[in-house]
Amino acid sequence: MNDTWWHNRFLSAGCRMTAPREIVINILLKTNKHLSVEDIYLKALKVNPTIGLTTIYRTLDLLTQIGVVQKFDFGDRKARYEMTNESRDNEHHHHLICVHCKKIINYNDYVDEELQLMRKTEEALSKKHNFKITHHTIHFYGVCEKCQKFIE
Amino acid sequence: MNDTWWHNRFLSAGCRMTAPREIVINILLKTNKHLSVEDIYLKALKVNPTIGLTTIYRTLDLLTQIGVVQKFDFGDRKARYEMTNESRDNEHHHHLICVHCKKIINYNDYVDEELQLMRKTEEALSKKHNFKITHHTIHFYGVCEKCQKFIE
DNA sequence: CTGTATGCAAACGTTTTGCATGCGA
DNA sequence: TCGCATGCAAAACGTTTGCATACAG
Repeated sequence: MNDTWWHNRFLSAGCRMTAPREIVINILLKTNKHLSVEDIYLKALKVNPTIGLTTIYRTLDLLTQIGVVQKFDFGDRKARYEMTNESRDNEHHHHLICVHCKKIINYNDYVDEELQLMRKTEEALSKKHNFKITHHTIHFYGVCEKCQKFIE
Repeated sequence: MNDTWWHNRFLSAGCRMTAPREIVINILLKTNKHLSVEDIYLKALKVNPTIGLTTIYRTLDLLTQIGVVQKFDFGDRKARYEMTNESRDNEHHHHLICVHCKKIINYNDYVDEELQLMRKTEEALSKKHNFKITHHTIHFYGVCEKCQKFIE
């Protein structure tokens, strides 16, 4: 239990592995959805009813900073979190978002071609702007099947 | 003054062209930055000191809905706005974001290749998920030159 | 004239902060 | 033990809403 890749990141960041942090990580490991803080909080309460919302916020912040999770904002002014790719069956993917109902769909079409292009772009950008690039996101926005019926 | 492309969009959306709306559009036309609501509000106050913050919010919402501007959230929980591409010298581009200082850089390297891939992906996604896709974003996240000095 | 657009103030929901206590290493 | 981590309550922040007034078409 103490030899997971995220455990090691905690240690090298000088952070402690505590019960609330384990709970949050386990919640994120068990889903392939993009959970909001509230989602995570409610699930965490079922495991430990005394856990505080603030702790969830602070844990997610920490996890984001040490690269264990990725933070998203799909436009509904709620942060959403997802484990980074190196964990689980969670292969490289991007997002398709309905601007109307905010539904989010993961996709991984053309990832090979995409990764090739992204690597090339990444290299060019790193050089040109002296950035140390850590990750990228691709979002497609549109209107989903259901919502198309309701719009004009 | 009444024959701009955005003026026409206002009319066909059944909306009135008013002084505050012109002010907001002009502010966005004059910059190539990604302004927050507050940025826009402060600039608007210099033109018309009685303009209300609420009006800025409502105007930006409207402009987003009729496709005159694009709304972004780069992770600092502040909406940011940018004119859509058809205006100005503002060609197709994407964003490079420093996760530390939140600086945002536009880039347009490999846009041709990118657009080709995106069109292909878009088509595949439209078909597979029955989405009507309107636009896409690509964000690269990393640490900028200045901030690298401060991080370990 | 009619109804959309505005500005103010007050409400809202999410996230952050201060502080005393708890607990991991 | 020592200092990071926690939980609570309260504050902060960006944004939204209700309502009376102003103004475009």
